[in-house]
Amino acid sequence: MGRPRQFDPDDALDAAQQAFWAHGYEATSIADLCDATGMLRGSLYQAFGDKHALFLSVLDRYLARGTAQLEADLARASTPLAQLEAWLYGVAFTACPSQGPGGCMALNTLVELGPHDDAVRDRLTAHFGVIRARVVAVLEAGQRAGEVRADLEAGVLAGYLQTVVAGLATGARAGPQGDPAAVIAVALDSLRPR
Amino acid sequence: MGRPRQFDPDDALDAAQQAFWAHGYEATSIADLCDATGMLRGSLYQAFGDKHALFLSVLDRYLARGTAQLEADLARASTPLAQLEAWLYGVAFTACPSQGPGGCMALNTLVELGPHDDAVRDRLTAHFGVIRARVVAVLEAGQRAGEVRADLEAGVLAGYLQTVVAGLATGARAGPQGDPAAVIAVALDSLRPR
DNA sequence: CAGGTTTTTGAACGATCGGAAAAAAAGTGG
DNA sequence: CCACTTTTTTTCCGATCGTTCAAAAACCTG
Repeated sequence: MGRPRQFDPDDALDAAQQAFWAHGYEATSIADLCDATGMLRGSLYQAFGDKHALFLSVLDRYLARGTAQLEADLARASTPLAQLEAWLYGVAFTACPSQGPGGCMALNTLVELGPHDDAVRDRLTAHFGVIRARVVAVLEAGQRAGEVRADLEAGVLAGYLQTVVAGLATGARAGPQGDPAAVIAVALDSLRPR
Repeated sequence: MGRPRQFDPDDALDAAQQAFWAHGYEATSIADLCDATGMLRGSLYQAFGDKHALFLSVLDRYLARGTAQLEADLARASTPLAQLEAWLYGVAFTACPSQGPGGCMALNTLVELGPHDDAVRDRLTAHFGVIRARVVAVLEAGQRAGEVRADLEAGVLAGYLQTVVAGLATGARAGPQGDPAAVIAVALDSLRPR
């Protein structure tokens, strides 16, 4: 009952995500969000609360999709090493577009708000912790299969891979330059037993 | 001639750098800069121009110090591989403090303003190009000495190392967690001949 | 059609934003 | 002591910020 909403909440969150992703939290004004979503200020506040709450909704959504994408990437390959390769290329594909702002919204947010926004930082640390645990599991499977070097703990290698991914996404903010595939190749090679 | 200035331009730029580094460009207001520098609005504008010009001054200063620090780190070691190790640890030391916001101001700026601020992006791409060229030279020396694997171009390895550094600095924005030294060890190990 | 409920709409709020301007202050050389 | 120059100090501006609110509109139920 009540007047039906004229907007699709899913589309609105997508539009808000695009704006936040491209310009960051501070540089995206309520007016920008209205333009992006096609909604008026009142509707935005009624539907999503204030700017910070809307941002958290967008961020949670982005992170959930990120973990789902990780699973999808891992499912595309069979052996552990191939799974890691699929993951790295999957991340690089979305973070390093041929045009547009690029980067990873989670890492952009970490850089901008991480040191000062507790709610954001908690969400991001939890998210990256989940990702790391999943990567650790794959690495350990690779170690048991002899595909991945076993002279280092899987946790260390996972942290290393996450660092490389973060570096790729950060670099993508300078625009398309350098070959992400070459970096990924070196990173994957460094996992091989020696 | 004229009334002598009551502030030290160097100290003022240092204070402004601290503010921009910790909170980013957008989230640092003129009032914040006045508080940080101890100057009044009028003096700030008279001395440094508007906010964007002041930011560029701070950024140029930061980048110049960064290249100087790179040279200092490289000078601390003799062999190419040890020089690269000194560089990586030097960067990690400043980007990953035990407390405080941390990160690298250049990379933070790249994430926040890179896609939309031409003046900033041009400066950053030029800076990272200089860094890369210097790292390439060290890598090539290492290859000639047999310390560094020669099956990959030095340019590829340099891009890889810069990616790792960027990842470390980005991760530092989540606060102290994980051991940067472990990641650096893996990265250095992947340079060894095979 | 009337009552209830939700969304839409649009105006308005105080606060803060970056920036400009003018007067006061503190030095210089004549 | 008097121009002259530069910095300091303070005030002010219009624009934009995020947020709130009340009325209008559009649906459902009875």
